[in-house]
Amino acid sequence: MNEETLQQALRTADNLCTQRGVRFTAQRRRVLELICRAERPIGAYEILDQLRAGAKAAPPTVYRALDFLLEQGFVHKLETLHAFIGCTHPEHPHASQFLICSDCGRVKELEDEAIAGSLRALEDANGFRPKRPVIEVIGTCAHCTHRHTQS
Amino acid sequence: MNEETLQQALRTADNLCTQRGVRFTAQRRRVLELICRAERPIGAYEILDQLRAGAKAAPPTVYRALDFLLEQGFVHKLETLHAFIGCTHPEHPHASQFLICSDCGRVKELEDEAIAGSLRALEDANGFRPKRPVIEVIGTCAHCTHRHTQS
DNA sequence: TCGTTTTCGGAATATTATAACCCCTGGGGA
DNA sequence: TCCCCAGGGGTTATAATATTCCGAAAACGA
Ligand SMILES: [Zn+2]
Ligand SMILES: [Zn+2]
Ligand SMILES: [Zn+2]
Ligand SMILES: [Zn+2]
Repeated sequence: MNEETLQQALRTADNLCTQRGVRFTAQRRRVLELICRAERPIGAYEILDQLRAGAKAAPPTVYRALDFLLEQGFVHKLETLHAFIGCTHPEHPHASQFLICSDCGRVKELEDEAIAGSLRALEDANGFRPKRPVIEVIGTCAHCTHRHTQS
Repeated sequence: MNEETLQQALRTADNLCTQRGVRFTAQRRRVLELICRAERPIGAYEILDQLRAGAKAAPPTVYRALDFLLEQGFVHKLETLHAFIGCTHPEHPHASQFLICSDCGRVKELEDEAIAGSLRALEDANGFRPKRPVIEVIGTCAHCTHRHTQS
């Protein structure tokens, strides 16, 4: 994420917090910034290390900020990686799918209507009321596949 | 899982191991049995506690057996719960979806063709080669929903 | 039988996440 | 003004999950 995109993301978060009547504190802002600056999913303890470069910090500091950012939908947690990634469209709540490249570590967030639909059908057929869908596919991205066939 | 089903599952695992030329050791058998006996997903350290009732054991003992059982497809790992569950049809490799009730803890394993199809389409559109899909939906099962509306 | 590979025991350690306690600050009344 | 309260956050400790490493034992192949 380049500097401009980052600043835009932080402004968006700030505005959303104002709208929602919640506080976008310096701490929360800093953690969101670190997550967005990382080109890949970042773990809670990596965030902690970077926070510690500027001030004292302990795990609860990070996890409290993460809880907030997750609640507000500004970041997503990747369960298979125990890591966090900035959301690409935090304006509205949504269920997304993640394609995780185990080769380069990059992740693509998608909102596919077909998947959401089949999932709904599956849930309906089973009388299941979904709260939080987790769809993460681990594999190799187009870029890395191409790189392999070349070499 | 009742006693008969359990014995059947263990026999199936044993046969598959013979076919595949891998060893279904006492350790591995014991761990599979504990997972199958649990009516719900069971954590590695719960398995460890139960193993310790009969003999000495340490975390690597459990994790080694789990690695084997996962490789062979006899059990699945639920990433959102950090827990393990017996596979309902270990004969063939497959990608399944899990409906996880956060109320009663029960999990339903499904193999839905529509979801698998939309996921394939999504992957193809992105030039992504999948290795391991993780699809887990946390929510409330039909039974628990019903129980709530009654009370 | 011998040498190789796989499995296993066990200690230590790494990694991820939460609990509990206290203090501070800012805002809304009495 | 003072009191009180709720949210945010600092700090220590601990829980929960998972892996690394070393070496011995067992199984396997020839
Ligand atoms: Zn998103
Ligand atoms: Zn890649
Ligand atoms: Zn299965
Ligand atoms: Zn239920």
